[in-house]
Amino acid sequence: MEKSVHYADLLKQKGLKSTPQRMAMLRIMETKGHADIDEIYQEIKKDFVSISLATVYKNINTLLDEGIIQEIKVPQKKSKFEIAKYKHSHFVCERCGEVYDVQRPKKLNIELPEGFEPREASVMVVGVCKRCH
Amino acid sequence: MEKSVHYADLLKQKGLKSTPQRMAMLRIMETKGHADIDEIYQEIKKDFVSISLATVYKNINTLLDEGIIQEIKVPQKKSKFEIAKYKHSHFVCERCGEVYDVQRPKKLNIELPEGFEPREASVMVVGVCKRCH
DNA sequence: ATTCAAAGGAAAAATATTTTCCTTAGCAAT
DNA sequence: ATTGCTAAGGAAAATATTTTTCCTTTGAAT
Repeated sequence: MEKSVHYADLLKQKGLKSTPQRMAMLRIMETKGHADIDEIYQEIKKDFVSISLATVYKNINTLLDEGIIQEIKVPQKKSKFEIAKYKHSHFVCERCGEVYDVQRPKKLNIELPEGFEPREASVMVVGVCKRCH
Repeated sequence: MEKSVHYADLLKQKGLKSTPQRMAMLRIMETKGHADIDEIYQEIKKDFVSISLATVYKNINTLLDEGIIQEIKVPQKKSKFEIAKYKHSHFVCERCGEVYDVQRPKKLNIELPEGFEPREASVMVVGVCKRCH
């Protein structure tokens, strides 16, 4: 199954139009894995010279609202966005800033006070990645 | 030991001046536990009617630089700031948005690919807090 | 009390994000 | 293929957020 078809269907399922700009944004996020607003904008401008930054923001928000993408808040830097997928955790390299997906811990032993109901947890590991070692 | 003395000394140790505005910001963060820029600004204006929002930002950055406070990036909402203390994790209530300190997991079982060196990890649990239950 | 750098305040600037308004284009129905 | 409706795009303005500038004030060492 081809990716562009996949995303086109996904968008339609959610009642969104499959526009070239949206498809490009999804492809960029898929290719980069994790990208911030500016990376997406710089990259998409290569194909859509006159695309508006407002369009990028509007699409990011729409895709977030529909759960097609997710925002990752990274310590000390700008948020990155990624295609929503199976649950996982993240590793951010303190040298180069690159964010990597890592498998999440099987069991998270956190003691919560009486009356606190956990629904989910996000784990961000900070360290040095392979390339920066 | 009185708190205000404590902070005054801490500031001096770091080569920072112990100004009334700074002390107030630290007290607010200590009292609230976790506060965002606007909460701090609204609160401090009660005592310093003409304080500038720029002063709040400048102090937040100075205190962050010296490691006296820490930024907590909360999913879907604005960053909160807290007095730096022993390592811990956070719980954020998806109903009221309140952030709570919780003890961090004793052992975090994350499988990292070959060549990735972890230095530390931050865990954010999302759920419903006692008061919102 | 004097001195001097650091910090505060006001305003402006820079940056980031959202909204408006009009045009364009997906896409469903024909 | 054509039509019509509405969502989406683009440009510009508006709003929000954060930083910088510039001048005055003040903490704290002497």
